[in-house]
Amino acid sequence: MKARNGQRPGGAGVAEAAKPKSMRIEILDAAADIIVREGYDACTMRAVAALVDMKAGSLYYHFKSKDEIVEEILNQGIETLYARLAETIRNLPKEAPFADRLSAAVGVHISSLVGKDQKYMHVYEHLPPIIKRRSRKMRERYAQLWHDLFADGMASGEASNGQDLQLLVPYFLGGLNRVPEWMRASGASSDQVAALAVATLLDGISAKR
Amino acid sequence: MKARNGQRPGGAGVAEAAKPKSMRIEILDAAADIIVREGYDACTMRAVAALVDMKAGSLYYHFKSKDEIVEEILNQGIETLYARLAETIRNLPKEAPFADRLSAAVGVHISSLVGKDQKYMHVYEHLPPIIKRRSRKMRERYAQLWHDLFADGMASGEASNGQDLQLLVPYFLGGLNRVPEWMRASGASSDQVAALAVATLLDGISAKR
DNA sequence: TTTTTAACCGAACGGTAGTTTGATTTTTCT
DNA sequence: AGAAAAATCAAACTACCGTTCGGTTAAAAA
Repeated sequence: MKARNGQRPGGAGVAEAAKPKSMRIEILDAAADIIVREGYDACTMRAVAALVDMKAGSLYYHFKSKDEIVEEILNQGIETLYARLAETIRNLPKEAPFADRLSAAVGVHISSLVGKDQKYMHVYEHLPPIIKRRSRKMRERYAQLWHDLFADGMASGEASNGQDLQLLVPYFLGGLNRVPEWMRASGASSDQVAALAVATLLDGISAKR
Repeated sequence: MKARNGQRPGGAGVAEAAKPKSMRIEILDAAADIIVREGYDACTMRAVAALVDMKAGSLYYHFKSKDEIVEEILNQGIETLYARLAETIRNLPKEAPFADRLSAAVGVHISSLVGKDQKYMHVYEHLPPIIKRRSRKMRERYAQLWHDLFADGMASGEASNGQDLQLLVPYFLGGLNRVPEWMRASGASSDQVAALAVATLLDGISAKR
């Protein structure tokens, strides 16, 4: 028993056959998995270790504390999200209409929430407040991207809610972040979901006169 | 030292001077307070006991377990919210326009989220998944109220997104539940927030043609 | 006043958490 | 091959968790 991966050290940029994924990443994946599915409490060092076929103490060879593990997951999640959105916006034609810019942004956000590394994106909501506060700055930077997007739309006259963006942005993002829930409940695809969000935000649900 | 409340037993319906609030409720309040502000982990029996000037063991005179405390907070929160919305909808004139019905519902939801017993409303989000699942049924019943509200609006032709309500309801509610956050960030009143939510949902933010 | 009951304390118990440490195994390097 | 480094283990340590229980105080009932 105990097939394991064949525990060999080093091996960062080496091109190997199966999955030379660094142990560090495997641990982060395991921890994120547990947190998202069973909560922060259930994410004990022993539980994480079991998922990567190790004993709890061995984790301390790769990380200096449990806190470091959680923090790295948190950072990776929000930083990936930020980078994707920032790049998407940057690569947009300067004269793209607001509706298109919004669609692109929503697409990136949603696909990240349900994509292959969705684990990292959903860890945040399961953490105790004390830890949450540590990534507040970075999360505000992400919200700022959206803020600027809307501000541009209003400056060009394409969007006009006449309202405080400080209210609109978290309101809209709050709805978007529930995406995985509704997708599960309705069986909709991420494209359908994105379309609904954009259409509803732009035009509302009131019967058109 | 140790002023305390003057530990007298019984006293349920007795009219006394200061606050004859039952110990049971005081404990629930304390626990909810800790959970919302510091998370579920921090809500230890010893921490709760300290808030009500007792020792941990004494809590077991009022509750048979920590689980019972949490479950009672959870039930009280969601049941109060359900009762308020159900009554608000019931007391609405039958021929009230959809926009008014929506406004009323949003008003109830938001005022509960920031009202005097907001503590109980926000406990849910801090609990480990295993406990969350216990109140899932009740929360689905609450969502059903909203679902019916929207369904009526679409049936009467006042609203028409042409979309799946299974998607729209959680999307809208997800945004609403972030209310306390944005209020803190923007300094807006709950009325402003409610107005923004209703207006945005009905008409969207696109510049009117 | 005596008795009874409600409310709380002090101190412990078993369990499990995160972490440390010294030995041990496995891989890489020479 | 052997030496060096990397990776893991087994076992313990401390700390704190939820919970129990016998004793203690104060109010209510008799």
